[in-house]
Amino acid sequence: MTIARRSTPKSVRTREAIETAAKELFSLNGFDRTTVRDIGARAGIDPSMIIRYFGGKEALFAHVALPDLQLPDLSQADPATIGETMVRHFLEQWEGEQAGGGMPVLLRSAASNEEAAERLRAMFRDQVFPAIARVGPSETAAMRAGLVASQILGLAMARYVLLLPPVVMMSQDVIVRTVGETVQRYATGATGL
Amino acid sequence: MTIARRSTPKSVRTREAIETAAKELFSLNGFDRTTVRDIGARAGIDPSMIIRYFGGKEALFAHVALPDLQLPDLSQADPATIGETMVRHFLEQWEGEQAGGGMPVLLRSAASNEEAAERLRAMFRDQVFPAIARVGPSETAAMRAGLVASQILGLAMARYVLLLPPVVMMSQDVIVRTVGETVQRYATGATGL
DNA sequence: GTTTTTTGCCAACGCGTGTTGACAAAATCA
DNA sequence: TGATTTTGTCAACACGCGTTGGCAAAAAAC
Repeated sequence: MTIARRSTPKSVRTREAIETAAKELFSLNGFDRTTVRDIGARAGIDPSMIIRYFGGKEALFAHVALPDLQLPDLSQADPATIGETMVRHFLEQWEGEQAGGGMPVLLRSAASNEEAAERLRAMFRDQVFPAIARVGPSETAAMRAGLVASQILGLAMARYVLLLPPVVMMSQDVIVRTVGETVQRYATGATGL
Repeated sequence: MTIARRSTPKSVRTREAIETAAKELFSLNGFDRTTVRDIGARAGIDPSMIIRYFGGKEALFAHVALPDLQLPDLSQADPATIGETMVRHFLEQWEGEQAGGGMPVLLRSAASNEEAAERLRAMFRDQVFPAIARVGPSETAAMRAGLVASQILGLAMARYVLLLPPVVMMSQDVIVRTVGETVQRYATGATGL
């Protein structure tokens, strides 16, 4: 009675079920508050399978929560609109179905999981900083990138983790315009050094 | 041989030792990763005392991590400089010895402890929002306050939780100037709606 | 049709957790 | 001094956690 789908052996389907359940729960509750038993229950399989398939809880987390939040092509963005471009790309990345909410996972876990925190730092170091460095004096690049990071980070915290009502309700367009303007000022050093 | 300090019975001194140790550990590791055994060890007493004195781990957390992060007098701040004033007050509050780092505690725990998250929301609702509402049109007050909150929140996350190097190294003065300018623009609605 | 491999469940382990109650030492009171 | 309350320790509990090994059923291979 098992409807055998060709080219999808049972194993990969349960692998995917585990990955999906893990992503949902990690992003909802963070690393600590998510148990292997919860993931197994949601995926409809025994918790022991998780260890067999992924090696352990930490390994599963590293596998589902740390895919690259890749900003597309910031290295070629127009310096005059890099603020809005950056914010738009982040929002699309965070709220697109593809990523499955990888950012809330990281944010929720960064407080208790050093690997998540390091991944966040790396994200800004490898993606935000280079883009910022291109559009202003190199002496202040680190500071400008830090300011940009603080604003982007705060936007994500307010909108996805803390769920501050006004920030949750703002449309993507409005956010791109308002926060983008701030990022633009930070990026170009338009603010007082 | 016990040097009996008048007017400080032994009980209040160990109460304070527990509170101090709890604040330090909660702010360092967040709620989940901090155990009552750790707190007891650092305070130099048996973990069971913590339950006896405070009722339990949750109650102790509520007692040490939720004192009001009170902004002094924002209701009478000069609208022309409310941005810098606000950022300066937050920084002083967060980094002053008095508060003992109450903000990192909240931030680290907000991801896993709903009470901490609610306390953060209340903080912005009761302190930031009213101050923002006074310096601009009431129709956009919620949105402006939300934007201010996102920037303030991100600053705290970057500086205290994620420890992003450039943000950690910035002096209070520079932060007050740069971030203050952003908050000023958000607060007064100088940005595009 | 028989063997072998895959896929899964079950029971249990070792450990760390918050919490409790019984009891000893110290301080306080009479 | 003797009685009583305070302050603290100790051992143990019940529970939930990640993880393990053994075994049944299904699938695949021969």
